[in-house]
Amino acid sequence: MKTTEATGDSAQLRIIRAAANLFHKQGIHQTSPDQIIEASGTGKGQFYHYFKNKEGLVHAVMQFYLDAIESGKCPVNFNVNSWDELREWFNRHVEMQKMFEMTRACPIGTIGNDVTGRDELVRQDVALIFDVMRRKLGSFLRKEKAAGRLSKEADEEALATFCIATVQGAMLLGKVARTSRPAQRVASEAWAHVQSYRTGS
Amino acid sequence: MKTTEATGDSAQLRIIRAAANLFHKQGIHQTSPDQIIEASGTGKGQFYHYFKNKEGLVHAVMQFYLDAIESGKCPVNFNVNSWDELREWFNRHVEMQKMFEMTRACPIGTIGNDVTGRDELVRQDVALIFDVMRRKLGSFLRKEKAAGRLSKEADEEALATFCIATVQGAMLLGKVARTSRPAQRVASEAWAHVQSYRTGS
Amino acid sequence: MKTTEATGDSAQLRIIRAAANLFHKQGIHQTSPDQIIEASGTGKGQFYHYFKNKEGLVHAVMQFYLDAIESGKCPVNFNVNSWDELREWFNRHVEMQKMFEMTRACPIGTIGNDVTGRDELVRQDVALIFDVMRRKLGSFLRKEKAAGRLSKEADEEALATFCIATVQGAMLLGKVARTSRPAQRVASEAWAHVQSYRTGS
Amino acid sequence: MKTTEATGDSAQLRIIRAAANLFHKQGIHQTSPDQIIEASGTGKGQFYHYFKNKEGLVHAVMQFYLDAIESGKCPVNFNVNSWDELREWFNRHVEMQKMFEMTRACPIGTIGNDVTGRDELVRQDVALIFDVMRRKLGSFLRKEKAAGRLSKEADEEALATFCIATVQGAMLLGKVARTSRPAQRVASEAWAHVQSYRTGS
DNA sequence: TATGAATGAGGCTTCATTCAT
DNA sequence: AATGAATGAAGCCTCATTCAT
Repeated sequence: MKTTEATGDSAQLRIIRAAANLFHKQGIHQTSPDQIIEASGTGKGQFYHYFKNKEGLVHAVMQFYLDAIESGKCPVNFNVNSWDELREWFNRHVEMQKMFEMTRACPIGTIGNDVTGRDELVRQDVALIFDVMRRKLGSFLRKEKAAGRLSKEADEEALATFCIATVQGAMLLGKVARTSRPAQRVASEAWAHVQSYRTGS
Repeated sequence: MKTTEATGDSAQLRIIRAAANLFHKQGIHQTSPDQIIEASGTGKGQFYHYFKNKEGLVHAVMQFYLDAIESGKCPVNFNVNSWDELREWFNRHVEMQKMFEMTRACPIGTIGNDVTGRDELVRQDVALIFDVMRRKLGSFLRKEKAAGRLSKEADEEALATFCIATVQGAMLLGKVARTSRPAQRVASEAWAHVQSYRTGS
Repeated sequence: MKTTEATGDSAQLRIIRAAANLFHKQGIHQTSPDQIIEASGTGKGQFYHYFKNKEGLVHAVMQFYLDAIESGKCPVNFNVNSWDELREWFNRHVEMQKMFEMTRACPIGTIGNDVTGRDELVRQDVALIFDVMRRKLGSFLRKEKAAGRLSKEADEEALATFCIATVQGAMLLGKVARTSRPAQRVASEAWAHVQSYRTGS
Repeated sequence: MKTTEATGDSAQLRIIRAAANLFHKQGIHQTSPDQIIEASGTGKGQFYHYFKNKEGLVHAVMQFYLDAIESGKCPVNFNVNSWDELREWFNRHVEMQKMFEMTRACPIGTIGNDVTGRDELVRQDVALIFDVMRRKLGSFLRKEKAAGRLSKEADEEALATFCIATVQGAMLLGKVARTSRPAQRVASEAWAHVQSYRTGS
């Protein structure tokens, strides 16, 4: 039954989307090829035709996320260009979690948490994505610093990492508690902290 | 083969400890009863003699953690009574992660991340533990506020949640990147933020 | 929890009674020692102290039934001495089944059905019980024949077997259909058939 | 090892046939998927590819029997159209039991007896099959009554149930005693009883 | 592209029994 | 007479993957 995914797309893309959704919901190790096959409305052969194995599919999903982040096609926009957009960046995380009725955390964080010693390739994919995220936020902060709107004392890299870590942690707490309060409160404190480095105006 | 756990303890405790260690390392769903049985040096029968099923063991492990946190027997001391101890609380998380060569995040967060719609009981256990953590940190902040050493503007509950979320997120980033820098930077920023609410002297 | 069986009896007897009840309800192979132990309110050791193994307990249960049948202590009285008592013998089977809300057939038949090539000893026990039943009914019929109240054409042995077979089959049908109609109808037909051999008055 | 079943058939059919044979021999609860897999010369995956679970296979086996009975492909012909065929119907049961050297009873009865409170679906399957059997025999008797060859006093439904119950009970006794005498004697008495309602000619 | 039959390793759990106290 | 810890084989089922068409 093709329930989750729209038809019309290529089988490959349907598989990637179904997988991304299931990985987000249950993590990679609790999602079987069979589930993905059913949710994508394809067959066994398709799966192993397009992807070497499950790990290969995970990699494809990570590329999918990476592309979405790089290009700004993703629900949470990482191409931050103003303080308002940074504020928005925090808010969208909270909203995303609400959309799933507080049953999910961040898709990347969920996969990252699932990583063990046996998933070296996946670990690198996740590390790369977090790196790109950090670079995107860092790049904004660097520009602000150069423009004299961010204190010289501020460490842009550290602040960017801080922003990512807070939303990751906040969404994890929210998922576990099934409430949006942690995400809201944490986003608010984190925002306040970043703001504290703003200068001039 | 009794490889991981010391003998001399009761089989029940050996199972709990072996499970806690494996859950921390690989998450609950990637850890099989067989692995726990082998690591604990017991037999299949023992496992199901002491625990109703795997979920029952997970619950026992959570109780084990809860008890450790409540009583202060845990490597990270949650019974914070001074600002120095709060700083120490942040540091210990980083140190803990270093001890495992940056291959693990927080044990509670790892289990929390693993939770899906099918693990309702476990979710509640994790939620409870995070709640206890929050209350412990919050209780310190409340006392400081009452003593006039924390700004009236500060929201103790939000700050406590913020602290927990940041270390969770930081450890996730560290585990994925296999480096301690994110944890250190994030802890440092989080600490600075909390500090910013201190008053008096 | 001692739920099913009364205390005050010896552990041995409590085990036999709990086992008899569970075997009747679920058959021997679907009843585990653990279930019997729990239902009897005893411990593992008691079980293997009083009985060599599960087969030994089954044998004890069969002896228990045999004794009940021989002595007339059993709900269905096999010591038939009059045509009224034979009629009653049929009726009690139907009533017994109703008592269990049509969820069970005859305890002996249930165990007999469970027998496979691996349960030779149990098979012999069941065969013996059916033999005793047959002898008891046959003995009444023989007396009636001698007294000229049963046709010379009648084969007492065959009729006795016929009576037992019909109630066995009837109870099976009733258990499967969850209704008492088959048992009533079959008993009625069987009774009519036996009656047809009556002579004189 | 492909020992029991012929190859050449589809795996699904081989599994059903192997299962039917083992269920007849040992009952459903004493037959493991592994045994069926081995006897059918298939693999574990095949088993769960074709059947949701063991209960699903039992259902398929029951459908197989139902179909055989409905269509008359079964060793015992239920499509009785004459008194000779009814007599033959009794005889074939006895012969069937002899074929298995008195080690088995009726396959349907064996499964029916195995049913407990946990096997509701199977119970319904068995009930349905007995119902079909009853309807088939009843339909013949009804026709005979309409044609004036069966006494108006006769209750066709009750007689049909009676026939089925007697052979079920008789085969159970025969299996337990490892002799064909009960089946022969009971069939003979049951036949005599049914005959007693015949009229005209 | 696409389908789904086939494989066998491994996951979670129950079973029947024995042993030490 | 009684307790319950300990053992390992086996039961039912899912998983990731390959193969034949």
